Amino acid sequence: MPGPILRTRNAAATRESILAAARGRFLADSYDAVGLRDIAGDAGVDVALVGRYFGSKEELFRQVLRGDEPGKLDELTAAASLPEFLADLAIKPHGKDRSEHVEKLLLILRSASSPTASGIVREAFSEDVLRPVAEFIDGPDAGVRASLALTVLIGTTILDTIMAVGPLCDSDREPVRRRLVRVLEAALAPA
Amino acid sequence: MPGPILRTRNAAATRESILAAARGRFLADSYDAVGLRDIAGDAGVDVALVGRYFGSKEELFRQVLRGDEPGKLDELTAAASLPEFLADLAIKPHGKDRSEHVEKLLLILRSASSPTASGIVREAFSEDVLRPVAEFIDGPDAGVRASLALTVLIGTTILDTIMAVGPLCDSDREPVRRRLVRVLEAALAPA
DNA sequence: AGGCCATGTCAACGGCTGTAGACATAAAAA
DNA sequence: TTTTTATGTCTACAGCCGTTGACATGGCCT
Repeated sequence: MPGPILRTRNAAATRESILAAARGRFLADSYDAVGLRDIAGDAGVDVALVGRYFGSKEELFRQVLRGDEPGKLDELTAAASLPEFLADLAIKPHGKDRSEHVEKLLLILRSASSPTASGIVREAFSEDVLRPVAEFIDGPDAGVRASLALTVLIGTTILDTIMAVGPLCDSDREPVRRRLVRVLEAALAPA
Repeated sequence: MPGPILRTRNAAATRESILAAARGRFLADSYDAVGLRDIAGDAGVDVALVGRYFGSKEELFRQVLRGDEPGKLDELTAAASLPEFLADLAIKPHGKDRSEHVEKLLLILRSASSPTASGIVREAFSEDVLRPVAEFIDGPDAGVRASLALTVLIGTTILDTIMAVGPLCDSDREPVRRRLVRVLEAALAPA
């Protein structure tokens, strides 16, 4: 982030800089659409460096995904119910103050159908998104109920962040939020 | 198929053949990940032909999307309610007998975050997916309610066709279907 | 039969990609 | 200081991409 002058030789810092630049790019475009030279350019380094610090583009992407470790659900749902919490996540992301949870999901969804990244993405979703929710609700059919709830989160993310379509983003938030809560309750209901 | 037989010279047939091959590829991979040479290979044609019949890769993709015109909603929901109809769409697609509606959605979602295809995809979704549903339910907040319902469809498609993850695909269909109907009712409820 | 246009094939271009090796230089060690 | 090591830069390689133009030939029309 410092000026164009005098990159001091600091391995950890430039590694971090590359990682941050990569995160930014992968948040905005699919794995295939992001070039190593774009990332290197954003980080203000030569392409070869990203090759040296991370072995390959694939490994870099893996590190970006691994780096995102948002807070646990337990603390976050202390104030509200799970449906309310998820509804907020689904409604908020259009602004620039995206939750880290949503950013991780966005990272996953952007590159979901990229031959190289699909494996990495699948594991990240299964491990870091689906499982926490399933373990949190923890009943019979927990997997199905969690998947269904996440279905809504996935859909809203795609609709108003990736496709930028539909009236979800530009209508009054509050009524949409209330409806979302009811939808999520239906998805998560224990029976 | 009898070996070195030459392709009989039939413009319409080869054009169709290219279109079909392209559809197959775009159903399986993202816009960026599909090469014109792959398509040409599947169609048994030289690459230059796809360049001649359709002007560009972008135009070819547009034609593939335009070609998919599934049946209208009115006839399809004659037997069942809209939530039940959508629930069936969301549950079925794992098998190979995908509905044309689901295939169109899959086509859209696969290439949703591809810089070149995103525009085409956005329009196709807005026009051919969202609008029919919104017009069908046709009340106040029709756009929001339709978007929310489609959110579920998008999510299930991504979960068990693109990411092949989650227990949505490999658990008993019927209970999932019942729950899906309730979720969709909550999304579409007029109040 | 002969001619002609539509159809199909081949070859190649410029541009971009990820990756690797050789070189330069700042910073630390001796 | 001199030497060594870590860090950054430059160059280049294959390989694939979409696209284009020149060439061959089948099939229809006169």
